[in-house]
Parts: sequence; structure tokens; C-alpha cells
Amino acid sequence: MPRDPRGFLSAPMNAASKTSEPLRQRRKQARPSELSAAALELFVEKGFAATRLDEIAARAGVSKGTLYLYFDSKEALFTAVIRDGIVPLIESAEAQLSGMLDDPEGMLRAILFAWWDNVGATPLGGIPKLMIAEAMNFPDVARFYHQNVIERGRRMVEAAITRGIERGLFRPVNLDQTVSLFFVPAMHIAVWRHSLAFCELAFCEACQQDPREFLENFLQIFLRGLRATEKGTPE
Amino acid sequence: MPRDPRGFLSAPMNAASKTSEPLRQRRKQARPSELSAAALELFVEKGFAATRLDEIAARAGVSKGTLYLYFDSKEALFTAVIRDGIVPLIESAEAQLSGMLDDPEGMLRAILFAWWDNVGATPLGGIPKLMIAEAMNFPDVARFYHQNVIERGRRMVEAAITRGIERGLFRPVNLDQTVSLFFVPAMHIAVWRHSLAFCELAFCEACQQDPREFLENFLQIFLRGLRATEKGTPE
Amino acid sequence: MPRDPRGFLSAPMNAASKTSEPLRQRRKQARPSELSAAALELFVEKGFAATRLDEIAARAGVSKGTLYLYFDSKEALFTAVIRDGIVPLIESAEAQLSGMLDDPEGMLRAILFAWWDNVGATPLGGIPKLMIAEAMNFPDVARFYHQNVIERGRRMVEAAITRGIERGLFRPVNLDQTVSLFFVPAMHIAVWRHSLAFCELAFCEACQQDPREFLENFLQIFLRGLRATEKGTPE
Amino acid sequence: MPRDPRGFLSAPMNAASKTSEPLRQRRKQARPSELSAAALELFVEKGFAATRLDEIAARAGVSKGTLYLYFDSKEALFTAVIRDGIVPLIESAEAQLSGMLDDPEGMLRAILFAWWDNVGATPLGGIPKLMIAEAMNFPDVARFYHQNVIERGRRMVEAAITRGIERGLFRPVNLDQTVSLFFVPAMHIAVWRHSLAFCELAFCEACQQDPREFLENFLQIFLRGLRATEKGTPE
DNA sequence: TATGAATGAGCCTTCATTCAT
DNA sequence: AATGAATGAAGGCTCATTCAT
Repeated sequence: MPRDPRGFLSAPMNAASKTSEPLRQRRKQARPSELSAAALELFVEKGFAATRLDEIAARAGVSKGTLYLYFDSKEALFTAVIRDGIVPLIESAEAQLSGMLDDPEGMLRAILFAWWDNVGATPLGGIPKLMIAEAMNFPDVARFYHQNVIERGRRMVEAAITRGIERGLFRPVNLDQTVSLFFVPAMHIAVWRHSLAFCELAFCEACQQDPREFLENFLQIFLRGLRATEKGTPE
Repeated sequence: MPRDPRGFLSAPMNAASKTSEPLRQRRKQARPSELSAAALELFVEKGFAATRLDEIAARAGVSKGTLYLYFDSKEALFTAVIRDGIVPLIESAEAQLSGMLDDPEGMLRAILFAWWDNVGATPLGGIPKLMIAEAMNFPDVARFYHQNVIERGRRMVEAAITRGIERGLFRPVNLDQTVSLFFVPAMHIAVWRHSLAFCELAFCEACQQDPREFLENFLQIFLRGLRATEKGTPE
Repeated sequence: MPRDPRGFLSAPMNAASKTSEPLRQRRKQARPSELSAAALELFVEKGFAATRLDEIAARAGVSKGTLYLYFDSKEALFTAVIRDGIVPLIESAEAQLSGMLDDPEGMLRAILFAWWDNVGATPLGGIPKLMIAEAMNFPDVARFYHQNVIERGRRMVEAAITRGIERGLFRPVNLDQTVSLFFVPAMHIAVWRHSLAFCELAFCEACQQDPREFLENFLQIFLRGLRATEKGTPE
Repeated sequence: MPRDPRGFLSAPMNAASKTSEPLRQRRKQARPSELSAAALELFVEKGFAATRLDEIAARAGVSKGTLYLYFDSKEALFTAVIRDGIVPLIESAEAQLSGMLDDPEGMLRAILFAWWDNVGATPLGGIPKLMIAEAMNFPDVARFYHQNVIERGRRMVEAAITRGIERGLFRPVNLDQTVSLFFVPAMHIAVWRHSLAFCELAFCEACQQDPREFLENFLQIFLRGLRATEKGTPE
């Protein structure tokens, strides 16, 4: 099982990593990331309109004016949160997972759990909720997100399934619908976790408490439904 | 297939029906529904905080002050939108579907499509998106929604599956996870339809264009996975 | 002691007195008085700006729109409250007390207690507080009140004192200041009674609990200070 | 006559005194005082409800939003106006006048004119009118004012009169009523000056034009009425 | 670079006034 | 004559944005 324990992302939101430069320097470079990390949390939690720049600044430990040294406006901050938060992940994922096409099932499993470990289980897991809530207010950002995240993610899954079909491992299926089905449960957990689940209102108690197990169960069902049935469908 | 073409709800949001009373009277009774219908649309579209009462009033064709004749505050309007919008549906659904327990598969199918026809495909279909976005800002409303909508809906599905298992029609499964899986795709379409899909950004092109077909396909897969295998098809 | 037990006013604010006309008629005529009586209470209690027409209507037992059948605007209601409330009293007082000039001390006593019994101790006692609070917002009403109430009241007292001085009963004094001193304590009780005293915050405990006694004590001091000293009581 | 020409208060409402600090700093410290001074003027002039925050801000030369940097709400501003405006005076007065108990008449005179010079003749002289008008709308503030201003003021006068009685200088009198009589004329001038007198409507022409003379005359009458009569001057 | 005081446009809410019934 | 639903202008308050320090 090729789950990469180091994650597939280079530097998601904390650039203050391996260093030697003086602290001041490091902080200066890290500032934008720290600010957008704080912004992400609050945008996810309360939505864009209901989040005050005061709060973001406070959570990041800076003053309100400082935000304007790094971002032109509240909306620019929102855009940055989405772009800088999620694009590096996709690029990193594409780089690391594209080599797994020889093993379609393994690749699907890797995609699912890599997504969970590096996105769903991290603060970035709030982005789907945020995009759902704000897409209609920021169609440009939504378009950007769709092109650079959703479609690229779907393409990876599509590639794995297509290869599996070519190899005769999978049944021929409606690609579009199948890719959607692949993502929906994981997205659902992530979205729920940042909305009703936060009020201790479970949609599915178990899903929130052990998401990886839920995903594992789902994956088995999904793959079983996908596999080409030799003769008498032995599992 | 017992899909009731008339829908299972009596009067969702437009009570201005039988005419005879003076216009003023009729309008007065209809007002709250008209207002909360307008509010629902806008809350779903832009979120609670980003929606101005001006807009709601304008969309309902009244002046701003009129809102306060029927609702104490913007927040009260929000609460009313959720409560009055969705609870009648659940009650009506419970009444009409509880009699179908003898046919678990038929009941599941009826639940799914009744939900789609009466909720998902109507303006009420925006409520899941709205609740996802606002749950953390309005935990009380979220709790209300969870208890009176989600849990009651889940219980209906649970009953059908449990009965199916008792009858030996379904495999024994993890109820919690299975119920979630049953709802997730339908919810996904509804949510998406009021967010990214509105920007013509499909998660799954086909799903949005023919949701009933997508649900039908999903249902077949779901039921196939659920059915007890005759003879000895190993699990 | 010439305190007139019947009071010196004919029909202050409740015209629905001795009748035979049908109730409907009587109510119709009484309406304006009932409305301005309710308005007076509330204007005194909360001030003009802080009083809502809703409240006035509610206290008078009519609907808000009815007020506009009798008064052109909130401000017109205010004007009417002052004019209709207090002018009849002054006219009546002038009529009844002008005959007492032969007994200056008795006249002063009569004025003081007539004022107390017919104004200070009734809802009209709130008018001084009201005029103090609103004079700068309604200079025209203030001017009216000054000319038709204050100056006429002062003139009565002036007449009594002047006559007393002419008769050699009183010392020659600064008329202006003396008249003021005559009124100030009574006005003080009335004003206080509708402001701090209402919060059970006494300026002078005794004054509020037995105002007539306080006035009696004051009157004795006042008259003693006013009386011409026989022989050689030093000035 | 111990009237202190420098007044008995240190720094009532203008703290921007010794210069050296940068302008910004100085303004920041002075702001609350400037704002509440402007608010006091307007609250006195028009009453609480009829005063718009716009006006207060304009009179203080700041923008509307600035008010909220220093006060939580309009009501908080009102409270601050009362508390910060008047309490320092009382404390200062108590400190400076308590040493005069050896000369009761001198102390009463000092109290009266100190009050006039430091309160009645200044913008603070409007506070009694303001409290009279708003006591019923703000019972808590009224209670505060009563305890911290009225009662403390009365206690000082009470102390002087009591000492005078003990020394045999004054007749034994009803303390409560006498203290009230002592304050009433001064209060009357102050109140009137901010209401009808402002419309050039005198209650007592002379009183407004030369208040100190009026108070002096009153004081002589008051003290004469209070002094113990040698031998047996009949009551 | 960082701060936070200041701004003012904008929103929720109230309420005097109108008018169809 | 009386009602009360509807209006919309105005006021309290917020908050993104600016700028002097």
C-alpha cells in the first residue's frame, strides 16, 4: 500500500521550515502564509462575509493594518487563500501519483488516502466547504478552483480508471459518474466536519470518528463494483 | 414503482390558493411565505451575512420595513426559513412513506425520488447548502435542523434497511455508514447545484443535467451492494 | 383656609362627564381628550422623542391610525397636550382667585394649594418637567407656555404681593425674585416627582411623601420673610 | 468670604494640558473628554433620544465611527457623560470644603457659590436638566447620580447645618426639608438656564442675568431664617 | 515594516405617516 | 370613524480601508 507517510506536498502553508536565516527574515517571508492560514481557518468557520479582518489579524498575531502590506483587499486575501492553499497540493500529487498508473487499484487507494491525509484531515479540508458556500459570490475564484483543483483531481482518477478498463481490470463504466462517486464520500466527510459535525451533530457518527475506516469500507465497495467480473464474480 | 407524481407535500411555500377572500386579506396571509421564500433564495445564493434585507424585500416585492411586520430580525427570518421550509416536508413524507415498510427496496427508491422531486429539485434544495455554510454561525438552528430533518430522514431509511435485513433481503451492514452512503449522492447534487454548478462548473456534468438518471444509476449500485446474495455468492 | 375643595378647573382632560347623549357620541367627543391625556402621560414619562405613537394609541385604547384623525402630526399632538392641558386651568384659576385680592396672604396660600391640588398632584403636574425637557426642541410651544401659563401665573402672585405691599402688610421686595421664590419649591416637587422620585430616589424624602406639609412649612417661612415687621423686628 | 477664585476642581473635561508628547498621542488621550463634552452639550440641549451621534461627532470634530473607539454605544456615552462629568467635582468639593466645618455659615456660602462657579455656570450646569429629563429612561444612571452626587452634596450641607445647630448658631430645623430648600433655588436657575431661558423666556429675568446676586439674596433670606433668634423672637 | 487611530459607506432596525379597506 | 398593513426616511452601529506615526 503506497501511502506516502511524508505526504505529497512540498510546502503547503508553513514556509518557515528548514532555515538558517535570521528569525526576522524568516518571519517576514512566512508572514503571508501565516496570514492566509489564519484567514483560511476563519473563512471556513464563519464564511467570507461574516469574517472580520480584525479577527484574522488577531489570530495571526498581527495588527489589522499589516494585512494590507501583503494583500490588497479582503477579497484578494480570499483569492490567495484558495490559490496558495490548494494548488501546490495538486501539483505535488500529480507529480507523485502519476507514476502509479501501472497499478490502477493502488493508485485509486493512494489518491483517496493521500487526499484525506494531506487535505481532508488538515485545515485545508475546510476549503471544499468554503468554496461551496462562496462560489456564487466569487465566480472567478470558483472557476479557478474548478479548473486547477477539481478538474485536475478528476483527471487523475479518470486516468486510473481508464487504464484499469484498458487492462481489463475494471468494467467499462460511465466515467463521469464513476469519478464523482469516487470523490463524493470523502468530500462529504470533509464538508460535514467543518459544518454540522462541529456542533457535535453527526451525519454519520462513525464517519467522523474514524474517517479512514469509513473511507476504507467505501473503497472496498467501490472497487468491488468496479472490478471486471470474471465468470462468477468471486470477490 | 410508487413514486407519487403529486408530491408528498401539501403546501410548501405558497398559500395564496383558493380565492374568494378580499385581496388584502389574502396577501396578508400569504406574506410570511412569500417573504421567507424570497429570503431562502437569497440566503442560499449568497449566504446569510452577504444577503441584504433590501434585496429580500425587493425580491418579495415589498418594502424593507414590511419584513419587520412578520419577522423580528434578520436572524429570526433565517430561523423561519429553515423551520417553515423543511419541517412540513418531513412530516408529510413520514406520513406517506411509513406504510411502505413491506417493500424495503421500493421504500428506499420512494424516499430517494420523493426527496429529489419535493426538495432537491425545488428551491428547498438549497437548504442543505445553506445549513452547511451557516451551521457554525447558528448552532441552534443547526441543532434544530439536525434533530428535525436529518435524524428523522435517516430514521426512515434505517427502518427500511433494518426491515430488509430482517426479511433476509439485505445483507447485514453497518447501518450508520450505509444510511450515510444512501443520502450522500443526492445531497451532493443538491449542494453542488446551488454552488459551483450555478457557475456552470460541473462536478459531474451528467449529474446536473439529468439528476434522476444519476440517482437511478446510483440506486442500482447501492441496492446491488445491499442485496443478500442468493446461494453462496461470497461477501 | 380657602382651599376650594371642588378645584378651580372645569374639565381638565376628561370631558365625558355629565351626559345623556348616546355613548357613541360621547366617546367621539371625548376622543381628543383621551388621546392627549394618554400622550401627556407618556411624553412626561419618556420625553417627546422617546415616546412612540404606538404606545400612545395603545394606552388610549385606539389604533395608531386613529391618532391622525384628530391630530395632524406627532408635534401637533405635543402642542395640543400643552395647550389643552394647562390653559383652561389658568383661566379658571384667574377667574376664581382674582376676587381674593383683599386678603393677600390668603390669596397666596390659595394659589399655592390650588396649584398643587389641581396641577401638581394630577397628571398635569408632569407638564413642567416636560416643558423643561423639550423647550429647546420646541421654542414655539415654550413661548406659548411661557406667555399663557408662566406669565399669567406670575402675574397673579405679583398682584397679591403688590396689594400686600400697598396695604402695608408686606415689606417692599424685589417683585421678580420674590415671585420666583414663591413658585420654585412647588415646581421642584412636581418636577422631581416625575423624574428621580419615580425611581424611588428622593431629593427630599419628606417632600415627596407629604407635599402639602412641605408646602405649608415653606409658606410659613416665605410669608414670615415677607411680612412687614411690626415695630422693630430687625430687617 | 472663602470663595476660592481658582475653583475647586482640578481638570474637569479638558486633559490636553502640558505639551511635549506628539500631537497624535495628546489627541488620543484628550479624545474621550472632548467627545463626552460635545455629547453633554447636545444631550442637555436636545435630550438623549433627540440627539444624533452624527451631531455629537460633528461638534467634536470627528467622524461618527470615532465615537465607537471610545464608547460602546450611545447609552454608554450617556453614562460616561454623567459619571465622568460630575463625580470628580463632588470629590474635589468634599476634599476642599470639609475643612470649613468650624464656620457653618461660611461653609454654606462656600458650597453654594462653589457649586455655581464650578457647575451651574459651566456646561456641567446642564446635567440636572438632563437627569431630570432622562431619569425615567435610565433608572440605573439616575440611581448612580443620586448616590454619588445628590446624596453626597446633601450630606455636606447637612453637616454644616448640623454643626451650626450644635453650636447654637442655627435653630433646630427639619434637616431634610432645609437641605432641600438650600439647593432648590440654585438648581432652579441652572435648570431654567438650559431650557426656557435659552428661548429668552425668563422665569425670573433678574435671576438669569445676575445669578450670583440672586443667590446672594436668597442666601441672606435663608440664613436669616436659619439663625437662632437671640432671646425670644417669636416664631 | 508595523501599528492602530480615524474614516465613512453601508446595513439592520425603528417609527412617523399614509391609505386601502 | 376606525383600522392596521405598508412605507421609506433616518438613526445606531459595523467594519473594510487608509494613513500618520
